[in-house]
Order: sequence, then C-alpha cells, then structure tokens
Amino acid sequence: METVERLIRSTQELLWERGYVGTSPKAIQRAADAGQGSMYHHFTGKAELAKAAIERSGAELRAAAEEQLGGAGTASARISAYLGRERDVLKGCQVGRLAADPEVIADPDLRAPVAETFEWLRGRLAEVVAEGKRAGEYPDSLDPERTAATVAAVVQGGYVLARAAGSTEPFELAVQGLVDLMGAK
Amino acid sequence: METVERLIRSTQELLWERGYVGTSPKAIQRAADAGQGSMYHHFTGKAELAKAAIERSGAELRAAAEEQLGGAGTASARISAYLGRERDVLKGCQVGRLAADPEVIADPDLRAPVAETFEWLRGRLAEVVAEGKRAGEYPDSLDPERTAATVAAVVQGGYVLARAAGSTEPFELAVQGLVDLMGAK
DNA sequence: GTCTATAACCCGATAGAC
DNA sequence: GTCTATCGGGTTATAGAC
Repeated sequence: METVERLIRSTQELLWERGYVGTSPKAIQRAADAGQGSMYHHFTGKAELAKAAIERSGAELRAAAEEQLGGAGTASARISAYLGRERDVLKGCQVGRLAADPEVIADPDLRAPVAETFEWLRGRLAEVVAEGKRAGEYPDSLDPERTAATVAAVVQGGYVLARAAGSTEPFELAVQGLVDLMGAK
Repeated sequence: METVERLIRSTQELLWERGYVGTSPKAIQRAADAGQGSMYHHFTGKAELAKAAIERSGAELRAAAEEQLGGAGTASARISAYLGRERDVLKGCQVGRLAADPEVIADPDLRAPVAETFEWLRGRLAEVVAEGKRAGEYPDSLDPERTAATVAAVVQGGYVLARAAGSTEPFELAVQGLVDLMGAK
C-alpha cells in the first residue's frame, strides 16, 4: 500500500480510538510506518491529514448504512436491519466519536465532514420512514424528520452507554426499546 | 473557596470540555489558580484528581435528573420534563463525554463513576416507566429496562448529533420524536 | 500548604541534506 | 519522496526550600 493510503488509514484508526486531541503526528507515523519528513511531504500537518481521514470515515459510514437502508424489504425491516446490524459496539462510532473532540468542533474544516455525514444519515432515515408511512406501516401522525433523529440518536447514545458500562448490553436494550416503540401503533 | 474545591471544580470543567486525554495538570492549575506544588500536595496526580471530579459530576447529574424524575405528575409527564429540561446542548453531557475518552475507559478507577452514574439513571428511568405501566399510562407490553435505555440513549445521542451539526436542532428533533413514539399507543 | 527548580520526554512543525 | 537535526514549547511528575 502507498504511503498516503497508509497515513490516512492509520489516522482514521487513531482518531477513532483517541480522538484528534489524543492523536499525535508521531503516533500516526509509527502506525503508518512512515517517517516525519514523509508525512509532512504529503500533508501540510495534522489537521489536513485528519480532514482526509474524517472524510474517508464519513464515506464508510454512509456506505455501511446504505447497505441496510437501501436493501430489500419493508421500511420497518430495513430500519430494524440498520439498528441490528453487527457493530463493534464497545469501539463506538468512528464519526460520532469526533463530536466529543473540542478541536474538531472548533475547526470548521474538521467539523464539516462530521456534520455532513449525520445530515445525510438523518435525511436517509427520514426517507425510509416516509416510505413506510406511504405503505401504511407507520401511522400518518409519525414525523419522518423527528423519527429519523430519534433513530440516529439511539444508535449514538447506545454507544455512549455501552462504553460507559463496559458492556454491549445497554446498546442492545436501547435499540430493542426503540424497535418496540416503533412497532407499537 | 478552598484550594481543593477549586481544583476539583476546574478539573470538572476541563474534563467536560476537553476530556481526560486533553486536560493537563498545568491547565488545571491555571484554571484553579493553584500552584504545581499545591496540586501535588492535595492529590497524587492527574488521575486521582480526575476521579474526584468525575464522582462530583456524576452526583450532579443524578441530582439534576432526580429533580424531574422525582417530581410531581404522571410518569409520562416526568419523563417528558426530564427530556425537555433546559440543557446546554452544545456543551454535551459532562459524564457521557467521558465515555469517548480512551484513558477513562481503560482505567477501572476512572470508568467506575461513569458506569455507576448511567446505571443509576437507567434504573431510575425504568422505575418511572414501571410506575406509568401500573397507572395505565403505558401498555403492559412495554419493557421498562429497554425503554429506560432508549430514553437515556436518545439524550446522549442527541448531544452527539447536536454537536456534530453545530446546532441544538437535532437534539430537539430526537427528543420530540421519542415523546411522539412514547405517546402513541 | 505552597513555592521554585529540575527531570526526561513528547508536541507539532520546519530546514535542508540526500 | 524520505531522511535527520533542530526549534520553542508543553507534559507529568519529583525534590527540596520556605
């Protein structure tokens, strides 16, 4: 694999685990097996490299969500598939994790790909909910935008509760509780 | 205010904003207006001080939640009051924020107060849901533990989405979506 | 109980050789 | 394109004076 690719992937992994504040250029170089000069030849610094890594992670999140949300079956089945798909729950969300980082949130260039990723996710979920309403799966009273935000929040919050507990159980409970609520009409 | 108190409160504030990894003893000393020697006289180091600060933040979260959850009114009204109470949404949750920090999660002494806080919250929410079931507000089919986890997750996930978006809107949508779902029977 | 001095190392970046 | 050297500053303490 080329150096640039190794740098981006190593940065993705470190941002996921330690955030922007907790990730040093030296750690990236070690993980990517690249020298100091090499990293600064390809990128102007930590921020530019992080931007590339966050954009990549956002694209990966969209692709993974689209696998379930764009699949076959009823709207309800696709949302349940999205909620229930295999996840490394204790590792958390590679994009959502960055919302906790003060320097990502403070820098418009770094926050933009995070914001866009969740905007896309909420919009895509809202589309599926709207389809479900048209198919008679959900009551007319259900608001697609609100429901979409709730679904995305349960996933992100489920990660938080699971990591806090050191167990995947709270994530699974939260998701199951939401599925119960969306099934009861 | 005494030095120890200033140190704990400054550490709470910095952990909230920057996490454990992003908070240095020097920054704490500056914020607390305490010298190096002073800090190390009262605490063995950063970890012990952080432990005291996290325990304090956990107690504050419990007290704030109990204000709504232990108030008057129906179960449904108390849960809505909890969800809708005034929050500094873009600042996030002072306890939930720590679930993102690798060193908090890796150190049992630091993770324990985070875990206990959310265990308490989920338990307390489950009690209120169970009361609501007995009062006929919620259907018999509703599982209190699952529902409690969903409520806690929507709040934590709402913070994540709001910080990502740079706007409180996603938080409000997610909460309203949950209230809608819990009202529809 | 608080001060200053010092330790050994890491931080993010730049310079210039190769 | 990658290397090593260097920069000025920060990190988490420890030591010992006051």
